[in-house]
Amino acid sequence: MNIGEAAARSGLPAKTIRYYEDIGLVRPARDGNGYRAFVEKDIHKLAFLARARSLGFTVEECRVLLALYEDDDRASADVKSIATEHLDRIDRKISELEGMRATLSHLVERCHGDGKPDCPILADLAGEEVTS
Amino acid sequence: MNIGEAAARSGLPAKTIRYYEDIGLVRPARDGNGYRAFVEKDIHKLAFLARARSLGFTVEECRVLLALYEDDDRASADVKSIATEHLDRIDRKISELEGMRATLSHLVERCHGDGKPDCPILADLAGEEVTS
DNA sequence: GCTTGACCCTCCAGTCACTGGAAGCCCTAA
DNA sequence: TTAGGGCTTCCAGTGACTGGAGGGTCAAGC
Repeated sequence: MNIGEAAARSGLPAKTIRYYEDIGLVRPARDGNGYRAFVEKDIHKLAFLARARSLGFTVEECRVLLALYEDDDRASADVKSIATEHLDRIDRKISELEGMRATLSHLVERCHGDGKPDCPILADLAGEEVTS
Repeated sequence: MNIGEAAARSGLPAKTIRYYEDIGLVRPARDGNGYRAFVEKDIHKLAFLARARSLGFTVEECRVLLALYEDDDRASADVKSIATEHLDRIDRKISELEGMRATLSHLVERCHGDGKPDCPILADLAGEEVTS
């Protein structure tokens, strides 16, 4: 199976698959003509990676998760600890974004958005106190 | 005023200030010895940038916001439209993260996290259906 | 006058996870 | 035989810094 079909079946762009090979996440065989030759197991790995990435794991975490997946003697505690850490990271990011949203939406509400220069958004950025 | 004090007063690392000069966001004067010489207005600009960045605006948006701030004939509508777009971006990002969090926390709850290999998190990543 | 240490300078490389593009080979169908 | 599409490698760029090397400058203390 060539890279085009592997891309279609795994949901990853061909470029990304090549990149994953570069960094050693997958090692597809090669045909006589130099083309990558993917087998079912490769597709399975790629789909695993696609799913893990879509859940926000870093590629290094994906590397570890994949290794655990392929290790029949793994401890689920190792998987859970990676996922829990990532969950914390997500929570922190959400809090940060919600803080931004609170401030910004407050300012946007107060901005007339007309042709005049008066603007509470700029006033806030400039460090001026915006009352109410 | 040297870059060290400018950093302390604006809340930005010296490295970041040099970078902002590189990309043309600020243009501090120079002393005879080649040291950057910051004046109050520079500090004000840097603080503006620090605040805008902390609210998640990209540096290119910061560039535009700063230009609007310095333009007495600006229309607040221009500022508001940038802020509104950014707000939408934040909302999309939060939704994305909340989707990840929902899936992940569901999986983490179901993982025993013990010494055995059985793991619903890996099962999900591998595309197996995880019931309940 | 000299040393020490804290500051400042520039330039280059690395981060993360791709993505775009150039230059060129391979395969199939008309 | 030609045209096209797909495949290959390699290099460069993204955003917003950050770290580090190698070297100049300044003020204080001896």
